[in-house]
Amino acid sequence: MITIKDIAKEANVSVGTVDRVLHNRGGVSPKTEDKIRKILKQKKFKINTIASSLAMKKNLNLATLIPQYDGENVFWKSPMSGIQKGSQEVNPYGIENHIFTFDQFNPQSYTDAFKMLIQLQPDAVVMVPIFIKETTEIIQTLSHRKIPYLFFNVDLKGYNNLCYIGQKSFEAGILAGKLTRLCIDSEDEVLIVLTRKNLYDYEANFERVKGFVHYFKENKPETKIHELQFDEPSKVEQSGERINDFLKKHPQIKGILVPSSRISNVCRVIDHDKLKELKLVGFDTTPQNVEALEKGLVTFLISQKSFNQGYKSIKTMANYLVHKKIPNNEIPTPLEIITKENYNFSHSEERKYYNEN
Amino acid sequence: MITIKDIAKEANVSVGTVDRVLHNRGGVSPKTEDKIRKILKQKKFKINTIASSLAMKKNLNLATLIPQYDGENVFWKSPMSGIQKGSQEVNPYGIENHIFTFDQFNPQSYTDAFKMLIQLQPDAVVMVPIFIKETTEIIQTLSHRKIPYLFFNVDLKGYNNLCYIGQKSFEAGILAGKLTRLCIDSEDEVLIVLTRKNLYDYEANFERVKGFVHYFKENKPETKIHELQFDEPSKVEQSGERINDFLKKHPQIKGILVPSSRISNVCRVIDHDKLKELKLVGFDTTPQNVEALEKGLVTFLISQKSFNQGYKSIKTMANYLVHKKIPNNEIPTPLEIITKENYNFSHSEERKYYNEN
DNA sequence: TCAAATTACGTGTACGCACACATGTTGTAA
DNA sequence: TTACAACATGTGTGCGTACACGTAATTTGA
Repeated sequence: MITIKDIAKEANVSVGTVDRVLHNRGGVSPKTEDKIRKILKQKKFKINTIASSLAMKKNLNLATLIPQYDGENVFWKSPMSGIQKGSQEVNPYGIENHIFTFDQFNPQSYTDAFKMLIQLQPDAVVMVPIFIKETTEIIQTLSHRKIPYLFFNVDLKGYNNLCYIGQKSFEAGILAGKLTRLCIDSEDEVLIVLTRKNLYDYEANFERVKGFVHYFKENKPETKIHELQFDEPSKVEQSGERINDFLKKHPQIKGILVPSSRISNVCRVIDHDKLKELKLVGFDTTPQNVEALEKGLVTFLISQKSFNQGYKSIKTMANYLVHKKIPNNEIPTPLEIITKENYNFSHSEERKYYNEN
Repeated sequence: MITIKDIAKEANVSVGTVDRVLHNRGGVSPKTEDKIRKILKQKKFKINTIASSLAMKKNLNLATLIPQYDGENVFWKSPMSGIQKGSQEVNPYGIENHIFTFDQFNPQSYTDAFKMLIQLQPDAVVMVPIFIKETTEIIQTLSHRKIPYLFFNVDLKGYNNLCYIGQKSFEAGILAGKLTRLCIDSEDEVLIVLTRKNLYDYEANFERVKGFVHYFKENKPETKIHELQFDEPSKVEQSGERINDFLKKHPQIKGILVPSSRISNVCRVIDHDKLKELKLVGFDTTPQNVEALEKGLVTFLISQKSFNQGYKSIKTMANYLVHKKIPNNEIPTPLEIITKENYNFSHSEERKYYNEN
């Protein structure tokens, strides 16, 4: 292992000069710089990241704004855990992450949480920008104070955020289309079930549907695509009748897409016998969805690896703060196809995290 | 951030004593130990991994034994890159990895490479145990010298290796079965094409086929499964005739499985018109396979993320050497389902590596 | 009772780098 | 010649830990 000291000795200069060259800090005569650069290249010097990190130890505050999760809305548990794992990892770099949560259905709680957050005077913010109007305000405050911020999971455009980390919804919809089409016969029809017009995921769901429809239009335009919409959230059970009626009326429907993360709710209400002849494609590996998958009720789940989204968000921001490494404006997370047969071999990072904590 | 020093001050002892407690090194009186432990817990002390790593800097040699890749056998490029990325990352910990390659079809080159390797006197070995007989010899040498070793990508049993990192082939075959079944109609038949009876991947291919057959037996026993085998490696082109004849003779064949990583070869030789009505499922995202996928010739590829396998192998071994962290005996890598629609969003780590290097 | 052995703890240094500060060197104008 | 920039380079310290070594305190044994 070749160190700065070795380089310095070889070049007959001090480590300080080598350091100046390494970081383009200036104040070095051209010929010494040349000499040092040559030796650096020749000896293939690489900065020891560990020692470097240790020496650069910052003392920064990070803040995260993310929806709470509970039994009803378990989706956010996964990104939260990713955030926590990321926080643990960047902690030794002198970065402390503070998590602020809010109710995903309550804009007020969103701004309230942000008020708490801003009092901390964070050096950067990682957030899920669920509410459009309120986000505008928040971003004003942040940019006024020159606090960098990145979005994850929810892709709100035009906010000049450092970057977006998450799934591309339209493409996810295309993939869902492909999978559905593969599962059904040539003359079959498909149904899209919109379970909930959430404030937050409306946009994403909409994009997914658009992608789905787009796929069929491009690849099999003759396929008939039906839509059913339920505006009342928790009444899905009572809406079972409506779905089942609809399916009876359209017996050629063989594929169902649920663009939200609530496909398990849908399969719960569909007649069991009918369910057997249907292929269901949904999103996200929530415990309920996975259960339905393993029972064979759901054929495909498309996972967005939300754990990784959280994790990556923290790491990306830390990298930006510590090493001034500017990320791509968009960091798409995988469109991971999950079936009963490969679920056990996915999400290993997340499982590992849960085992260790 | 709370440090060892803080703890020491609080407990009226020196940092050395705290360190002894932290690492159960002994030589501390019970009451001081108690006191220190209490303070540690109360202040939620966490070892700073960076400083720790720097202080623990080892000076170890790692050695990797892996097949070469070339234009013909590009498969091994990916794990090799993973190995290289891992090597870069563990380098600052004072671990130097040395890579030795061999010809995957030549057992002699395997043992020759190992002879070179062992001269280095490595402290640990990461290897792909392709040849059974020769591996037995190699392992004898290694265990005699008490050098720990792990296997990756090829799962040879009964060699007392530290662990195996790679795909579970039988399960991969099951998944392939599921995907194939979803794609074809109820009365269709399927064909398994064994392109090459490689020395090395024979076992893996065989397991995949077993899993595939098992899936149909369990879920759709009436499906007829044909097999075609080509023992001569590079003559696939000439064998095109044989495949096409076979397909003509069995027009009900609609799904094809190629358990090796050479599905692109198969689609090259099949009549173009016939190909359109077939669903092909194969393995590994080699450039050729990906090309076939993007042209729509192949429906599904199952990726084993071999880049990650290589990467993880190095990291796992380094973790074992530095922190004595004993890994699970088996670390299964994902069964990743790749289609034309989601390929762009997978293998991001690998792509990033190539971009940076 | 006293030296030797054992135990309990403190001290100092190394790890490799980043950065602030000190020191040196050259050139230029008064 | 002196004074003083302006630039070039050297020095020292801190980051948090691991570990070898040293030293004091206590115990043991004859």
